[in-house]
Amino acid sequence: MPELPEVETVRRGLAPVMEGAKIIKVEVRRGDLRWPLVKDFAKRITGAKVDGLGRRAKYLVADLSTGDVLLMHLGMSGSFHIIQDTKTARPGDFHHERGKIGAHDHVVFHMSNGATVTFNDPRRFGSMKLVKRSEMDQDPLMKAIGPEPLGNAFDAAMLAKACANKKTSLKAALLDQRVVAGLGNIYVCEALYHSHLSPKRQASTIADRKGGPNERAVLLVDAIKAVLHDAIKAGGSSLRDHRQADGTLGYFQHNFSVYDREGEKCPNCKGTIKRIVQSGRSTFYCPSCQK
DNA sequence: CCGCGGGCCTGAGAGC
DNA sequence: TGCTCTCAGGCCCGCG
Repeated sequence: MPELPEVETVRRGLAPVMEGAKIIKVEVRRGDLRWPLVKDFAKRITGAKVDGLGRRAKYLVADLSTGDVLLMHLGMSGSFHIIQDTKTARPGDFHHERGKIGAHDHVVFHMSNGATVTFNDPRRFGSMKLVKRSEMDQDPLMKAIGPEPLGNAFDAAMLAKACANKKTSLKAALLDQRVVAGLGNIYVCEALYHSHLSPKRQASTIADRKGGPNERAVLLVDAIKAVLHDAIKAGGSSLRDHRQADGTLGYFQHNFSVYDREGEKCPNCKGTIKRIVQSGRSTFYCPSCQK
């Protein structure tokens, strides 16, 4: 489900109830997520205060007072929901209904402020992992991840350099988390559309002979930043079940130009949006204005 | 090293 | 209704 804008939206929803609060109890209903949770998972976080809730790529990063960091990934279908105050929730209110233990509620955090935070993930491609804060950057999950696309380190020169020797398509390169962090199928399609670049173009063609950025790299970086900013502002995209942690739906899906719009008219030329498959995943683009 | 395809899971929706 | 098939916002792994 979630790409950077959705994960960031989730982070912003969870931060007010988690930051500064203690985790007083943890229920693990199913520990067999993408990888099994460590056996002492609950014990290692019970009693910890959450000093901060951050994000790196598509991972939520909870900074714990124990010196550990809890990495949480939503996979394809993961979501969190909050019951603000377990004691005062009433039958019929949204959080109460959502708060009922469901088949796919795998991990429940009970916070010292009365809030309950539940991780739900039907497909169980999501994951949770505890690592020492000091070792986080060297963790196998983290160490190869590329720059944050909304940070200053991500610019045309950097992206061109990362793509300069790539034989693969531009689409595949942008999905590679080592090249740039946090993009997924939707926002790659959208960013390529807005930069008028074909997803089939070889990745190296955004660099000049010396590996420096050309005009395409500049357009692409601008498009990536713009689409991510706009999507975050919209609370992400709600295709099936992504919600903000308070239950609100994101609405960026209404702003898709090409994603999931096969056969529709291109918004800015007379072309028709086409769907192709690249490395096993759908790509949507306008063949007449993306070159 | 690189690039690709398979596999992990469940559920929604289309077509018959 | 119900069955079967395809597809889904991700990413690790093994192969050539």
